[in-house]
Amino acid sequence: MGNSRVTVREIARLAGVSVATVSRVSNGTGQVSEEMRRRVLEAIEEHGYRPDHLGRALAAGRHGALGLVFPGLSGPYFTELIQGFESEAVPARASVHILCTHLREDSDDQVLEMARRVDGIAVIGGTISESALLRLATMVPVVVLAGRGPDAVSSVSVDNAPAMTRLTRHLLVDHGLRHLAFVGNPDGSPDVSERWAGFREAYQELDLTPPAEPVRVAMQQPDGVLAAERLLVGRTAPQAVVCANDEIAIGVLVGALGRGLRVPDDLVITGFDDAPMAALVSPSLTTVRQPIRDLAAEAARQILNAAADPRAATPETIVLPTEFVVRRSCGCPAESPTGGTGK
Amino acid sequence: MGNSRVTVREIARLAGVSVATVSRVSNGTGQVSEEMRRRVLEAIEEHGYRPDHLGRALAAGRHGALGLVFPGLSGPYFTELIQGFESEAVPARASVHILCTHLREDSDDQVLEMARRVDGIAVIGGTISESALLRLATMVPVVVLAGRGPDAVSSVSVDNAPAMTRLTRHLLVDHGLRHLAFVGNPDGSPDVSERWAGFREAYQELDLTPPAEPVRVAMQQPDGVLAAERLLVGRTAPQAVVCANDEIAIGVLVGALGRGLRVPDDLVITGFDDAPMAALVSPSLTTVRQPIRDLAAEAARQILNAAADPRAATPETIVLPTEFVVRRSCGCPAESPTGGTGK
DNA sequence: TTGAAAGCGTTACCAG
DNA sequence: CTGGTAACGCTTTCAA
Repeated sequence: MGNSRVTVREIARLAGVSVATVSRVSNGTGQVSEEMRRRVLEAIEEHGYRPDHLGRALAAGRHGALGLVFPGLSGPYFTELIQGFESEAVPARASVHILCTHLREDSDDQVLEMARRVDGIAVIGGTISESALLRLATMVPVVVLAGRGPDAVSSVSVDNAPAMTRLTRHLLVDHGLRHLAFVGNPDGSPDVSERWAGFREAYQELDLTPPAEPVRVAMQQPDGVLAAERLLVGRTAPQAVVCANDEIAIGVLVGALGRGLRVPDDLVITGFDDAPMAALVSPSLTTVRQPIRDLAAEAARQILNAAADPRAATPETIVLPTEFVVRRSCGCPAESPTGGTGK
Repeated sequence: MGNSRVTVREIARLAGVSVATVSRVSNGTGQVSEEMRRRVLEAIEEHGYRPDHLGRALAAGRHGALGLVFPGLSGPYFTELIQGFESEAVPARASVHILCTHLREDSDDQVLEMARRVDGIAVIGGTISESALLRLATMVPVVVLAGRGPDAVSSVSVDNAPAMTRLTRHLLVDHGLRHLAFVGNPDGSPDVSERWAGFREAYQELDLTPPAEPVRVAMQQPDGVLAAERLLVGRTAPQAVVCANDEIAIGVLVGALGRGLRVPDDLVITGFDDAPMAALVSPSLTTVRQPIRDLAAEAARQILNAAADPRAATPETIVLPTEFVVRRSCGCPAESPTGGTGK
């Protein structure tokens, strides 16, 4: 029950040495004679001593932990993000604290509170207010993940807009479609905002008029089903539904199939992310692959660097490339070799 | 960048009072004259002082944090679990640390390491070894979530076996099916193990011989698609597929539909959890609703209690009830009023 | 190579 | 009601 009560002092007494020596042995720092080291290790072993994290952190002035702030975690995207983040944090001996703001009223406060428990924080774009972000940056190294913050704050994101323009152009030009709908809430996150912009851009390049409004829903499968309900009633149904991510796309697919529509014959559907299910649904999903793990790993690296040497903190803005993945749901006959996202 | 450097001492000096008074004001403990309080609050406000978490935790001997250990997080089940856990932890002013072991080799060590940073830990059943669990219990209050540990360790779970027996009986008796397949890995988690046992129990109650082996896959949608591939080839396809959770079931559904099968006419499919998508797919999924949030909330409550008063620690074993939800995928004509899980 | 002692930032006890 | 001071567990100078 109670926390293990063995302290340095205790071990020092038992081994007949000073606390300084115990500290040196347990950390492997400094020079200790073989004889002393043996005695200390023996005592440590016997009593199962493990240095208390609080004392250590207090003395070192560091927490040995990194924070990761989500709006809420669900779906394969966040799973990947966490794994990528951990892939850098764990080797650096930093534990990862996850905070889900869940759109709570006090999310700004919660993040500020977290800032006092960690050495640096990655915030998913659109999760907290810009002012909170700036205050945060005065307390610990911060990087915006999948979005962009103020200039003073580092960020890591992908080339959402051009990728979505590329995909939309494929529908408009290669498939000759005209009536497309965009599903996703641009106000919900920078990612979606940029994808919506990229979607419109494709129309404008062709001197066509893009839809005035997106279908605003959240980013999970049920939201896609909801969007399908809204879109597929009456004679106003679009020819294609361009979704802000794969989860929504799968939801739309389920909704369309449930209404007896044939995809892609009656309705074209596209996604974004290239989640594991994208290749497994029928028809397989045309989408954009983004390097989610790399994104998070890069963010973790930046934070660790900044935390190690706060004075050398140079705000960086990194944009990672994506890859257009053509499959069946857009109407293409079969999976074709993938190409870059460039024009 | 660097952590904010305002300390109690600083504020005390600026306000012309002692550190004790500053502490009293910032914590609202003890009696402080209006005059002093004003002066202190002014200084705190002006310099943006926020008591350092480490110092506070060290002095209090508590971390103000709870740990949650997952095998890996993905899918709506874990999302709900986290929210339920937070719903109790946050009001108690405890932050939540999440650890995903990802089947790593050193997961036992990682959990032990976490034990030194939190006041209590909830471990999802089947995540770490029993011996690690026992060692853990000597360090902090521990509760097993969705599973059962040694008698000395508290646990919270649901009535998996009877619920699955009820569902299977429905297929066997009400629908007269005989050739059922179970999809899920009983070795992967206590939940699945119990569901597999409950599945077999239904056969035995009717003096029928249950399948000898389940289709062993993980718990996500792609795994369901994989299971469908294995099951739906050749003439050996079962009449019904009983899945360990809804995610698998949706995967199987996608796989079956993709092969041109009609559900439930050609193949019956059932799930477990009653995830949001269960009611939205076509056909809607017959499943078992489990109180995931309550489960996690109860675990958090137990840990908080035990942490508050370690001596009063009484290991509890709580089993929450579930609810059988009949929808379309089992072959029933329409959604019927739900009933309890009892016999 | 070793030990004594000074912090790290906070809270809480005990006199005044 | 207020201030001094001793913890809390650890690391790290600074002397010896």
